[in-house]
Amino acid sequence: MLSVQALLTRLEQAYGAQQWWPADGAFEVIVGAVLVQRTTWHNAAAAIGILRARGLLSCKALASARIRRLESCVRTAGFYRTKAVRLRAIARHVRDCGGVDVLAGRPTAGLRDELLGLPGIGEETADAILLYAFDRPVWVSDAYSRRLLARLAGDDWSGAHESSYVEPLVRRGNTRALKELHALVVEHGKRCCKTQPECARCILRTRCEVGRH
DNA sequence: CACCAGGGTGGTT
DNA sequence: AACCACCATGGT
Repeated sequence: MLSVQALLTRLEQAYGAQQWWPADGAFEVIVGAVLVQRTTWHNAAAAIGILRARGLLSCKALASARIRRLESCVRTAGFYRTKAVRLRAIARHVRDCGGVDVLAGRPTAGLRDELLGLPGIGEETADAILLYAFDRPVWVSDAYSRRLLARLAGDDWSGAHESSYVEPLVRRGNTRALKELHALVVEHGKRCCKTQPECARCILRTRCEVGRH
Protein backbone atom coordinates (compact mmCIF):
# COMPACT_ATOMS: atom_id res chain seq x y z
CA MET A 1 0.00 0.00 0.00
CA LEU A 2 1.00 3.56 -0.64
CA SER A 3 3.37 5.02 1.96
CA VAL A 4 2.47 8.18 3.86
CA GLN A 5 5.25 10.10 2.17
CA ALA A 6 4.08 9.00 -1.26
CA LEU A 7 0.50 9.90 -0.43
CA LEU A 8 1.56 13.34 0.74
CA THR A 9 3.55 13.91 -2.43
CA ARG A 10 0.71 12.91 -4.74
CA LEU A 11 -1.87 14.99 -2.94
CA GLU A 12 0.44 17.98 -2.95
CA GLN A 13 1.09 17.60 -6.65
CA ALA A 14 -2.63 17.41 -7.31
CA TYR A 15 -3.89 20.19 -5.07
CA GLY A 16 -0.82 22.27 -4.24
CA ALA A 17 0.35 23.49 -0.82
CA GLN A 18 -2.59 24.19 1.47
CA GLN A 19 -0.86 26.36 4.07
CA TRP A 20 -3.07 25.57 7.06
CA TRP A 21 -3.79 26.97 9.63
CA PRO A 22 -4.78 30.47 8.41
CA ALA A 23 -4.65 32.22 11.79
CA ASP A 24 -2.51 34.70 13.69
CA GLY A 25 -1.23 33.03 16.85
CA ALA A 26 -2.13 30.00 18.93
CA PHE A 27 -5.20 31.47 20.57
CA GLU A 28 -6.74 32.38 17.23
CA VAL A 29 -6.20 28.82 16.10
CA ILE A 30 -8.14 27.60 19.12
CA VAL A 31 -10.98 30.02 18.44
CA GLY A 32 -11.06 29.03 14.78
CA ALA A 33 -11.01 25.34 15.63
CA VAL A 34 -14.23 25.71 17.62
CA LEU A 35 -15.90 28.07 15.17
CA VAL A 36 -15.24 25.86 12.14
CA GLN A 37 -17.00 22.85 13.67
CA ARG A 38 -19.73 21.59 11.35
CA THR A 39 -19.40 24.54 9.01
CA THR A 40 -17.11 25.88 6.30
CA TRP A 41 -13.95 27.84 6.93
CA HIS A 42 -15.58 30.65 4.97
CA ASN A 43 -18.26 31.07 7.63
CA ALA A 44 -15.84 30.58 10.51
CA ALA A 45 -13.44 33.15 9.07
CA ALA A 46 -16.24 35.69 8.79
CA ALA A 47 -16.97 35.27 12.49
CA ILE A 48 -13.28 35.60 13.35
CA GLY A 49 -13.14 38.81 11.33
CA ILE A 50 -16.02 40.27 13.33
CA LEU A 51 -14.43 39.23 16.62
CA ARG A 52 -11.21 40.91 15.57
CA ALA A 53 -12.97 44.06 14.43
CA ARG A 54 -14.63 44.33 17.84
CA GLY A 55 -11.40 43.67 19.72
CA LEU A 56 -12.57 40.35 21.13
CA LEU A 57 -9.93 38.14 19.56
CA SER A 58 -7.74 37.85 22.63
CA CYS A 59 -8.29 35.48 25.53
CA LYS A 60 -8.64 38.29 28.07
CA ALA A 61 -11.16 40.26 26.04
CA LEU A 62 -13.06 37.16 25.02
CA ALA A 63 -13.12 35.88 28.59
CA SER A 64 -14.86 39.00 29.89
CA ALA A 65 -17.26 39.60 27.00
CA ARG A 66 -21.00 39.28 27.30
CA ILE A 67 -22.60 36.19 25.81
CA ARG A 68 -25.10 38.23 23.80
CA ARG A 69 -22.29 40.19 22.23
CA LEU A 70 -20.34 37.04 21.41
CA GLU A 71 -23.44 35.48 19.90
CA SER A 72 -23.84 38.37 17.48
CA CYS A 73 -20.18 38.02 16.49
CA VAL A 74 -20.16 34.31 15.76
CA ARG A 75 -23.67 33.99 14.38
CA THR A 76 -22.53 33.29 10.82
CA ALA A 77 -20.58 30.22 11.95
CA GLY A 78 -23.75 28.41 12.99
CA PHE A 79 -24.58 26.92 16.42
CA TYR A 80 -23.84 30.43 17.61
CA ARG A 81 -25.40 30.07 21.05
CA THR A 82 -23.38 27.01 22.03
CA LYS A 83 -20.22 28.29 20.39
CA ALA A 84 -20.42 31.63 22.18
CA VAL A 85 -20.67 29.93 25.58
CA ARG A 86 -17.92 27.45 24.80
CA LEU A 87 -15.53 30.04 23.41
CA ARG A 88 -15.84 32.20 26.49
CA ALA A 89 -15.35 29.24 28.82
CA ILE A 90 -12.24 28.23 26.88
CA ALA A 91 -10.94 31.80 26.94
CA ARG A 92 -11.45 31.98 30.69
CA HIS A 93 -9.51 28.78 31.21
CA VAL A 94 -6.62 30.00 29.07
CA ARG A 95 -6.63 33.35 30.84
CA ASP A 96 -6.68 31.75 34.32
CA CYS A 97 -3.77 29.54 33.32
CA GLY A 98 -1.69 32.55 32.37
CA GLY A 99 -2.24 32.61 28.61
CA VAL A 100 -1.42 30.39 25.65
CA ASP A 101 2.31 30.72 26.30
CA VAL A 102 1.87 28.78 29.52
CA LEU A 103 -0.06 26.07 27.69
CA ALA A 104 2.68 25.95 25.07
CA GLY A 105 5.09 24.89 27.80
CA ARG A 106 3.13 21.82 28.82
CA PRO A 107 3.94 18.29 27.64
CA THR A 108 1.76 17.05 24.79
CA ALA A 109 -0.08 14.23 26.59
CA GLY A 110 -1.07 16.41 29.54
CA LEU A 111 -2.01 19.30 27.29
CA ARG A 112 -4.27 17.01 25.29
CA ASP A 113 -6.12 15.92 28.42
CA GLU A 114 -6.41 19.53 29.49
CA LEU A 115 -7.93 20.51 26.13
CA LEU A 116 -10.34 17.57 26.22
CA GLY A 117 -11.57 18.82 29.57
CA LEU A 118 -12.72 22.08 28.00
CA PRO A 119 -16.25 22.52 26.60
CA GLY A 120 -16.50 22.23 22.82
CA ILE A 121 -13.19 20.45 22.45
CA GLY A 122 -13.42 16.77 21.55
CA GLU A 123 -10.71 14.49 20.18
CA GLU A 124 -10.55 15.91 16.68
CA THR A 125 -10.50 19.53 17.79
CA ALA A 126 -7.97 18.79 20.53
CA ASP A 127 -5.60 17.16 18.07
CA ALA A 128 -6.07 19.96 15.56
CA ILE A 129 -5.17 22.48 18.25
CA LEU A 130 -2.15 20.44 19.33
CA LEU A 131 -0.89 20.30 15.76
CA TYR A 132 -1.73 23.73 14.38
CA ALA A 133 -1.64 25.90 17.50
CA PHE A 134 1.12 24.25 19.50
CA ASP A 135 3.09 22.56 16.73
CA ARG A 136 2.97 19.09 18.29
CA PRO A 137 3.50 15.98 16.14
CA VAL A 138 0.04 14.40 16.28
CA TRP A 139 -2.27 13.05 13.59
CA VAL A 140 -5.69 14.67 13.29
CA SER A 141 -8.19 11.94 12.51
CA ASP A 142 -11.49 13.00 11.01
CA ALA A 143 -14.23 11.62 8.78
CA TYR A 144 -12.22 12.42 5.65
CA SER A 145 -9.02 10.72 6.81
CA ARG A 146 -10.87 7.64 8.02
CA ARG A 147 -12.66 7.29 4.74
CA LEU A 148 -9.60 7.84 2.59
CA LEU A 149 -7.33 5.51 4.53
CA ALA A 150 -10.00 2.84 4.69
CA ARG A 151 -10.19 2.96 0.90
CA LEU A 152 -6.42 2.90 0.52
CA ALA A 153 -6.08 -0.07 2.82
CA GLY A 154 -8.89 -2.05 1.23
CA ASP A 155 -11.25 -4.29 3.11
CA ASP A 156 -9.07 -5.44 6.00
CA TRP A 157 -9.27 -2.20 7.91
CA SER A 158 -10.13 -1.97 11.53
CA GLY A 159 -9.78 1.78 11.82
CA ALA A 160 -7.19 1.48 14.56
CA HIS A 161 -4.49 1.17 11.92
CA GLU A 162 -4.83 4.80 10.96
CA SER A 163 -2.38 5.91 13.62
CA SER A 164 0.17 3.30 12.60
CA TYR A 165 -0.05 4.47 9.00
CA VAL A 166 1.01 8.01 9.83
CA GLU A 167 3.37 6.83 12.56
CA PRO A 168 6.53 7.56 10.52
CA LEU A 169 5.62 11.25 10.44
CA VAL A 170 4.64 11.35 14.11
CA ARG A 171 7.74 9.50 15.28
CA ARG A 172 10.06 11.83 13.39
CA GLY A 173 8.21 14.86 14.70
CA ASN A 174 7.49 16.02 11.17
CA THR A 175 4.83 18.55 12.03
CA ARG A 176 5.24 20.24 8.66
CA ALA A 177 4.15 17.07 6.88
CA LEU A 178 1.40 16.30 9.40
CA LYS A 179 -0.13 19.74 8.96
CA GLU A 180 0.00 19.63 5.20
CA LEU A 181 -1.21 16.05 4.93
CA HIS A 182 -4.27 16.64 7.06
CA ALA A 183 -5.16 19.75 5.10
CA LEU A 184 -4.70 17.90 1.82
CA VAL A 185 -6.77 14.93 2.98
CA VAL A 186 -9.61 17.30 3.80
CA GLU A 187 -9.26 19.12 0.50
CA HIS A 188 -9.25 15.85 -1.39
CA GLY A 189 -12.20 14.56 0.61
CA LYS A 190 -14.27 17.59 -0.29
CA ARG A 191 -13.69 17.20 -4.01
CA CYS A 192 -13.32 13.48 -4.49
CA CYS A 193 -16.33 11.20 -4.82
CA LYS A 194 -18.02 10.39 -1.56
CA THR A 195 -20.39 7.72 -2.72
CA GLN A 196 -18.12 5.53 -4.82
CA PRO A 197 -15.51 3.64 -2.78
CA GLU A 198 -13.57 2.79 -5.93
CA CYS A 199 -12.73 6.43 -6.30
CA ALA A 200 -9.79 6.15 -3.94
CA ARG A 201 -7.98 4.25 -6.65
CA CYS A 202 -7.26 7.53 -8.31
CA ILE A 203 -4.46 7.86 -5.79
CA LEU A 204 -3.22 4.32 -6.19
CA ARG A 205 -3.07 4.41 -9.96
CA THR A 206 -0.63 6.75 -11.58
CA ARG A 207 -2.57 7.30 -14.76
CA CYS A 208 -5.65 8.41 -12.87
CA GLU A 209 -5.13 12.02 -11.93
CA VAL A 210 -6.02 12.95 -8.39
CA GLY A 211 -8.63 15.65 -8.14
CA ARG A 212 -9.65 15.66 -11.76
CA HIS A 213 -12.99 13.92 -11.66
C1' DC B 1 -35.74 22.94 -1.71
C1' DA B 2 -32.74 19.30 0.17
C1' DC B 3 -28.27 18.62 1.41
C1' DC B 4 -23.80 19.46 3.41
C1' DA B 5 -19.91 21.89 5.84
C1' DG B 6 -12.43 21.31 8.70
C1' DG B 7 -17.85 18.23 15.67
C1' DG B 8 -19.29 18.03 20.46
C1' DT B 9 -22.55 16.85 23.98
C1' DG B 10 -26.00 14.56 26.61
C1' DG B 11 -29.23 10.98 26.70
C1' DT B 12 -30.90 6.27 25.44
C1' DT B 13 -30.34 1.34 24.12
C1' DA C 1 -19.75 0.79 23.27
C1' DA C 2 -22.91 2.12 19.61
C1' DC C 3 -26.53 4.97 18.41
C1' DC C 4 -29.37 9.17 18.51
C1' DA C 5 -31.21 14.15 18.49
C1' DC C 6 -29.78 18.41 18.89
C1' DC C 7 -27.31 22.59 17.98
C1' DA C 8 -28.13 26.72 13.30
C1' DT C 9 -26.08 29.58 9.53
C1' DG C 10 -24.70 29.92 4.65
C1' DG C 11 -23.62 28.09 0.17
C1' DT C 12 -24.91 25.01 -3.83
